[in-house]
Amino acid sequence: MARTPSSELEANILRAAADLLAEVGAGGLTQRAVATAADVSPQSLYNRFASKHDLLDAVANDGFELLVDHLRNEGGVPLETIEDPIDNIVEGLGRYRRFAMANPRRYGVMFDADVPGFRVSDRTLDTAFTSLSVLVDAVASAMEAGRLDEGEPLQVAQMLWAAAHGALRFELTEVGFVDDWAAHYDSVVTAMLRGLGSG
Amino acid sequence: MARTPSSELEANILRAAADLLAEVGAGGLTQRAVATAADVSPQSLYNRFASKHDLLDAVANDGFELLVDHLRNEGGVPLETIEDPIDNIVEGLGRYRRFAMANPRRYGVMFDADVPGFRVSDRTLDTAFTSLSVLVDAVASAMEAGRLDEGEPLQVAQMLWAAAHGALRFELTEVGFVDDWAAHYDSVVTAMLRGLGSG
DNA sequence: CGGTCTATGGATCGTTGTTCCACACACTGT
DNA sequence: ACAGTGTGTGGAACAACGATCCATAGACCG
Repeated sequence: MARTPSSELEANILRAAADLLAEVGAGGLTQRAVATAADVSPQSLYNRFASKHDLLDAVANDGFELLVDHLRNEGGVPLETIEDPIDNIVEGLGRYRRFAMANPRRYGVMFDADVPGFRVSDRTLDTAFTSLSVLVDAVASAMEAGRLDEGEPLQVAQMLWAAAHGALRFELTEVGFVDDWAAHYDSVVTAMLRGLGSG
Repeated sequence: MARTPSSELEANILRAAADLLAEVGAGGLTQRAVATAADVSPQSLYNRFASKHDLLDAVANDGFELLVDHLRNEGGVPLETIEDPIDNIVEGLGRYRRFAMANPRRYGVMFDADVPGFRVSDRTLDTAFTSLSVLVDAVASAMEAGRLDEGEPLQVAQMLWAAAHGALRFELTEVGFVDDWAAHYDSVVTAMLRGLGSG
């Protein structure tokens, strides 16, 4: 058929891969299906991405960029708008959950090894760090305001990140014995913050 | 070659699958490799397990049974031996982490969707619940002793479970920005317990 | 010991990730 | 506008995978 302009090739592939991932999950995402959905030859995938893992990594990297944007500006409301430092952290973690629920399969590729042998590249890990840094800043502000116990903001943010991620994972895989997952998530966040010296 | 006695078939397959899983991970675990390692014909796998997912589910189920035993009796020390209710919870969660670190790939199959489309069966979820119930009991005891805020023990135990699991996941996949993972894990556990009313 | 059950081994199918190739179109500089 | 180079296309092909089918022969039970 008509040949796809080189300039659009990569973007088309990435968009198709992300769409397919959202539809059928990492399991149903095949190179042939991506190529068909992107209206591109299977070979073109390998001209742009060394392997399926490499493509998934690009999708994950895009996902972290989306996540950063979502954290900073969900619904057009900048996170800085929230004055109270603790509320700021709570809102940030709330945005984190809403992103996961809105993009469950993408989230799975970003954070879980949904595909055997797949692990995110160092470059993507850098992008992931950017998303964590939003939380690190909020934690640092809360510490400066005396609303959290003193500590290393990065370590404390990572603790909150871990707790939130654990709760989300169980919710996404429906493993666990919880009725109201949203309330459960809030409870975990609140308990962590109390344990870290808030209130 | 010599035919495997029927009575040993299933156990041989499960043992081989668990061994292979520990060695090469879920990605390298193929039906043919399991059959070879178990010294069994590929077809026999399908006589006993409907599919690869079914086999993985059995391995996961065995894993939860091992986990329950480990939680209750690590190193021959019954968990009840620890008198202080909070210490009891801390020790229980410590055992949880040591199990994960000793059996990282098995842990991955049990808790993470390491294989696309794989999810643990309801039967295995029941076994998982048994492992959680160890923590539920410890939480209930702590509440009765007035060492934790009042609440629904199952919900509170699930919160601790989620936080611990989140920390472990980042440690196992080496995603995160932490030097001392053991200390990080302890910090998460301690913060959660403080937030839940201990100390 | 005889009859049934079932493990074996081997072929086979469809799908997957990946590679190879000749061809044709798009892009570049002149 | 035009030739030359770069690169996307289409299709075949490979090895490995999960899964199924089959005849045979060995294990199991009364």
